[in-house]
Amino acid sequence: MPEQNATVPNWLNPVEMKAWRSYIIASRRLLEALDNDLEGHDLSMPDYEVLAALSDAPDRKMRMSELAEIGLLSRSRLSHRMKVMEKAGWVKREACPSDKRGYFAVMTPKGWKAIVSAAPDHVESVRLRFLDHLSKEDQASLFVIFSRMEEAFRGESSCE
Amino acid sequence: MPEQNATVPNWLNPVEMKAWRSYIIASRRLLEALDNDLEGHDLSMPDYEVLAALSDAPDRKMRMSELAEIGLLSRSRLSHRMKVMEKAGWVKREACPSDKRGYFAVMTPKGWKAIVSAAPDHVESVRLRFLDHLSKEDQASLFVIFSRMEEAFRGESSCE
DNA sequence: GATAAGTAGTTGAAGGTTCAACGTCTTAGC
DNA sequence: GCTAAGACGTTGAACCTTCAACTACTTATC
Repeated sequence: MPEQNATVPNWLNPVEMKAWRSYIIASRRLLEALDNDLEGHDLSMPDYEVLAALSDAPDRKMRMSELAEIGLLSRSRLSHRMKVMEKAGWVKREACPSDKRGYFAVMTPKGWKAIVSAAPDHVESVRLRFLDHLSKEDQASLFVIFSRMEEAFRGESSCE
Repeated sequence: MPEQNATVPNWLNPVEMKAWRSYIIASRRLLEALDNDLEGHDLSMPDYEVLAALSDAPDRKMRMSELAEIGLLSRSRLSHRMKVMEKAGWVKREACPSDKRGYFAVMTPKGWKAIVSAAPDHVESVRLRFLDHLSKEDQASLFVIFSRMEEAFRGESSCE
């Protein structure tokens, strides 16, 4: 974290500024658009991601804390969100026998139906809004860049 | 927006998946980190952007709607936010003489002091978290990619 | 110049997120 | 085995955002 830098500020030059502005604007619009595209399925992005993570897990169930980590959600947020999703009938909670503090989030058949119906559209939407703007080489270099960024954030806890 | 595609879904291949996942994760962490870095100045990203936009405007004032557009905020959100920022003493509102429906958001001296004190740290933070991971060529190609994306979103109203 | 349609901005309510505090259980150290 | 420290997950309150409705004004149309 930047603390007092006694030196004169190193303002962004035009190229840096353009890269930064275009990135920040497009990335917000992207998130917005993906969310909107999902609206037809009565899902928000966080809900979709929770369901997607569960659908890949063995028995379609997963410990709350693991789910929170994968979905980049705080424990508290997941907990609140689960209450809503449980009411919607997509998931339920199940006590963990081996650790009595813990719970599993378990996907219900209704949740499975919801994700199966939403997934093709969502993937299509990710293509349309994101991947289609990238050549094969772009994809590869974006991966390198953002993995590097992601790596740098590792250890900064966040989400809690 | 993806509607019924009668064909079999075109799932993401591994390269696409990696590009997408790394992007989505890093971009969220980036937003989080920038926000955290600003905390020391008692500012959130949206507040910072509002102040930054005002500080570039002639007389450091700007019509509410224009400010909303630049800051990618809905009118309603800006209105609510302004109430808070006004209470904090960073901005005030001023009736527009030529259009009696309208208002100007005007930056106060206190607001100016806040942005002047936060800006160097924020720029440093943008470098540290984003630009430093990019070579000159990366910056240029990111700009191309995200401008293209941004362009594609144009006309999708949103923020309203 | 009267009316209809549209724009600027605000509001309150509903819903979502964060934050700190808590109860419960597990683990490590002695 | 007792105790202290830590981890799991939830909760309520505060805060923030969204949404639809609204007032006030402007613009276009006839």
